[in-house]
Parts: sequence; C-alpha cells; structure tokens
Amino acid sequence: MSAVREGGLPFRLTRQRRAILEEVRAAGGHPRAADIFLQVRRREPRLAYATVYNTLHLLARHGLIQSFDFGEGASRFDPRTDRHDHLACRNCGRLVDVEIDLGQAARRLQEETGFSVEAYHVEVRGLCPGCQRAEGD
Amino acid sequence: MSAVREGGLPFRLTRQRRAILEEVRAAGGHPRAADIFLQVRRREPRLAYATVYNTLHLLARHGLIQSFDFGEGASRFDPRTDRHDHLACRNCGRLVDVEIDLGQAARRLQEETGFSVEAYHVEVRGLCPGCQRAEGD
DNA sequence: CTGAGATTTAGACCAGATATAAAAACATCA
DNA sequence: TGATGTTTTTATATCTGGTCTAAATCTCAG
Ligand SMILES: [Mn+2]
Ligand SMILES: [Mn+2]
Ligand SMILES: [Zn+2]
Ligand SMILES: [Zn+2]
Repeated sequence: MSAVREGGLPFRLTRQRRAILEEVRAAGGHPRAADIFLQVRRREPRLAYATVYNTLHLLARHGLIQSFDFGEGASRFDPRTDRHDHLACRNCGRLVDVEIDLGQAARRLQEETGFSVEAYHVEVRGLCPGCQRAEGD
Repeated sequence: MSAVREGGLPFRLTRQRRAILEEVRAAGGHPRAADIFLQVRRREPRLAYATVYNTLHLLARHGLIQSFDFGEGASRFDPRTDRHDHLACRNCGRLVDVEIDLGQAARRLQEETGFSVEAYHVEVRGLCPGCQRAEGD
C-alpha cells in the first residue's frame, strides 16, 4: 500500500509542481503558460518549458486549476476550481469572472437533443469601462 | 464612382472566393480550413492554402459566415450568420447548433460590471446519444 | 543502500496560422 | 484595344503554442 501523498493526490507534488501551482494562484488573473514559465523560472532557473505545460495540464486534469481557451492561441489558466463564466474585453483582453446559471436551459437541451450535458461555459464579449472611454473611431 | 459589386460587397467575389463560400455552405456542418482546402482543391487544383485562410477570415469579417474556436487548434467555420450556440460531444467532436437566450443575463452583467456587452456564445459539452451507448469504461 | 518507477530536462518536432513578395487577374480609361 | 494602377492569388518562409522523446535525475519502498 502506497503512502498517502500530500492532499491525497494521485501524483507527487514536487518542488516544481508546487511552484507552478502557487504561481497560478498568485498571478491573480488568468495567466498563460508562458507567463507562468517566465515567473517561476526566476525561482527555478532550470525549469523546462515542457514541465510547465505538462504540469498545468496535470493540475487541470485533476481539478486543482482550470484551463480555458478563448481563441487567442495560448490557453488561459485559472486558479478557481468552480464552474463559472467569463466576460472578455475585445480591446484589451481583460477577463472578468462572472456567473450565469443555465441549469434550466441545460435540462431542456438534454431532453431535446438526447445529449447528456456535462458542462457549459459562457463567453461574453464587449468593451470594458476603460476601453469604452478610449474608443471613438 | 466605382461599380457596385455582386451583392454590394466591399470586395470582389472571385472564382476562388465563391468556391470557398459555397463549400462552407455545402459542407453541412462546421468545417475546418483544412477541410475546405481539400474539398475546393478538387475543383481548383491551383488554390493556395493562404487563400483559404484569407478568404475565410474575409468572409467572416464581413458577416457572410461565422468563425468559432472550440479549443481544438483549428477554427470551425459556420455558414449560419445569426447568433447561436453550440453543443459539442466530448468524445466524437460532433457539433450541434442550439439556441440559448441570455438577453436578461447580458443586461444584468452590463449594469453590474460596466462593460458594454456586444456578444456572447455558450459552449455546452456532453456526450451525444451515439457516444453514450458506446461508453462503459 | 539499491533498483524500479516517477519526474524533469533539453531540444526536436508538429500544426495552425500569418506574413511576404512576386505573379496573375481585373478594372478603368485614353 | 492597350497602358496602367489596383486587387487578388500563389508559393513559400516564418511564427508560435503545443507536443513528443530520450536521457538524466529524483524518490521511496524494500
Ligand atoms: Mn475565471
Ligand atoms: Mn453553428
Ligand atoms: Zn478593455
Ligand atoms: Zn459523440
């Protein structure tokens, strides 16, 4: 019988992994893998890029963080682990956490389509207050 | 004063562009740029890949088609031009058009956050009927 | 200690997407 | 109709996020 790991996780929370997880939490937003890499690298100069990718996906797969794709090329990682939605500024890219309850609609879809609905994510786009002011065209 | 182009478009609807647009419509789903390229190439053997990319984005920018990113790497193009949402099978990737009205929630968000909300898109994930049957693990 | 398995490193590799420059197609008008 | 400027296409190089691999390193139960 193997010893219980920290937090009962099915993988080792090594120095590198812990640093990556803490950086996602400390970043205070929705950082990209490259952001994490550059930041953690200052404490762990030998850290490899692949380790960041692998770890971020590992952490996401096990629910310690979430990963979102807003079609910008790079994924955005999120320290929040609960279901929630996002409001994105089309000008500056700022991401704000929001909450939209679609329980009703989800059940309706399930009946209408035969799909078993497991999750949903709403992406709302617009202009943040700052960018509204700056815009005139 | 320049002559009015077909449909009053601000660009020429050339043989290649027309073929690409028609293929998006004929594909009957949510094709990728590569799908369009391979298909149109059978009628236009000299068609370049870049022309497909440029044209798809051109058509999307001018509202003749839509473009969606489901985080699969390649974008999905859509002959529908009206706002709508998508139900995606996490197993086979099948995409079904659905409609979810978020007008109420959008107005609420606008007030709460100060953002001017311009658009939204709901991505619902689950298992399609076929894949439900095939799954047992 | 020691060896098997887990993890990290370093760098090659892949695909979608984008940029560029030259060639070709097209529109306009003398 | 032929000259000329503009738009579009082609062909190819380049960029970038992401993935893969193999060797080195680490960890821990025995
Ligand atoms: Mn978030
Ligand atoms: Mn659609
Ligand atoms: Zn903004
Ligand atoms: Zn399916």
